Amino acid sequence: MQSLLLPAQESYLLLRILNGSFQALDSLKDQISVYFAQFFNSKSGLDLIDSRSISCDRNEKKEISDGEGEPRGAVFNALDAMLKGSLDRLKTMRESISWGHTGSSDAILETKYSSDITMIRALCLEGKLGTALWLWRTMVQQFRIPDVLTHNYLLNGLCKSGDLGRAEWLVKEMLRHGPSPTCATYNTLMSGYCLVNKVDKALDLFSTMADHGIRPNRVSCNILVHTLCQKGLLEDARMLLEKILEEDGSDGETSDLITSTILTDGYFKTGNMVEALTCWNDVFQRGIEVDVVAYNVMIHGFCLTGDINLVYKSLCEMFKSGHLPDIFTYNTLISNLCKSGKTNEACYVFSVMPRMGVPPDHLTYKMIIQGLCINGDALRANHFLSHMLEDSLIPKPLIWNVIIDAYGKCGDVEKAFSVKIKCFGHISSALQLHDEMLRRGCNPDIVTYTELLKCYCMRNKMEEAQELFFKGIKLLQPKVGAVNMWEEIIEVHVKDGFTVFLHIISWTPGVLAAIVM
DNA sequence: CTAGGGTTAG
Repeated sequence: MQSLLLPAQESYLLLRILNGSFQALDSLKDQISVYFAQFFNSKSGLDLIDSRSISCDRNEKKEISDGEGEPRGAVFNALDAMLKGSLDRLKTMRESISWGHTGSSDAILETKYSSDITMIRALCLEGKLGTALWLWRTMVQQFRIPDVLTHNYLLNGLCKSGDLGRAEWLVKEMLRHGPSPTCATYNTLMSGYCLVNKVDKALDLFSTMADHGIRPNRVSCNILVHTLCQKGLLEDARMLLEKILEEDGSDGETSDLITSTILTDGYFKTGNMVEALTCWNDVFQRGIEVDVVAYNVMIHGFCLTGDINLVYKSLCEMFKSGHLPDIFTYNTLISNLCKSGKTNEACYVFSVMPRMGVPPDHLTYKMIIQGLCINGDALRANHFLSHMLEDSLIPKPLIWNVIIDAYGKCGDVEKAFSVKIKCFGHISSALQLHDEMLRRGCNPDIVTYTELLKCYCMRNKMEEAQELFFKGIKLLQPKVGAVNMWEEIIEVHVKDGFTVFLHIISWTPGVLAAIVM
């Protein structure tokens, strides 16, 4: 409880600041400087600058070191740190006071500890690493060291966000001050390396783990095998696996469904169906129980090889073994049906999903709408769009673009005058879609405008095209992509393209820059 | 969901 008490002078200053009793900014500055000098000279027990403290923001850290040559900067940096520290302590104090009457202080500290580590873990899962690290630092400064699990959550968050620099730093911190890294810690860092394509570093870590007294496990192995498979290095993956298993000795743990799934998937994706099936049969021969993911890999594999009968056969086997299809299964199936032009079957499968307790997701809609549009069925695609909106799923620009494009393409196929009139109607539908996008807070992107321009250009409606072009430029805040729109006009209508070019020349420098790029 | 496998692709 001692650390909760505020030194008298500090609290006095703090109170005065909070009460706003300083009359002028200058006097504030002076008092701060004086206080700051006293603070440093007296070397009071405040743990403002802890050796373990890290900066959540790198610039912040840089400022502090830059400030050495500039006393005023240093003063304010230190003041920031001081105020923050004081506020933190006040918060802690207030919390403990409000709980003080209900239980013993040990119980309070324990509750606080577990609520803090729960908070860190939740923040990491939400990807709020800055806040998570801040809370971590706060705890460390109060000598309340989070457990390994929490450290691993932090590490995982850093790795998933691609911040390998801080991930490495965190592991070093753990080695220096504890808690000691576990196998999961090293595995997390390994998969982080793989994520940013530093496979050599991952391999390096794999072979040096033992130096820290941690033996790589099955997960470590799978991480590497998976990465090698992703790169198409199937043979290397297989060799590595064999080598590891050899060194490991036969502790009966040679069969791992996940390893087999990774390899099967890898073989299917590189077009080696024979090896894929060998892998799969191997699993069955060993009597390993197969799970939904493994079935999905098989179903996807047969989709790739075009064996629709084997796809359905696998589905039947899946049902027979008591596994129900999940969202991946349905999406794989729908994707395949759409690609082979069987949109009716795809729509049927779609209708089955909610009844089987698996509601369609963004991907399902995307594939079915795209499939219908490729088939020229803009009307039905639009129907699914409404369905999607009813499901409270906000379509990404791509979906809108695909439908706009489908409307535009109608004119390409049918040339009769009467149909042309109908297509003009579709142009207005396209514009309606565009307006609906804006209304729903979905920003049209460069492709949206390019598609709309195509609609106009195909029908020689160059004035509208130009108008839309400028509208798009304005809304998009010119990017490199603007060149696409520009090219679209030129390509379709060379002569008028020159007129547009003249218009652009007289446009703002920002637009010009975009065009020149 | 402390770490490892599966669905798309303007």
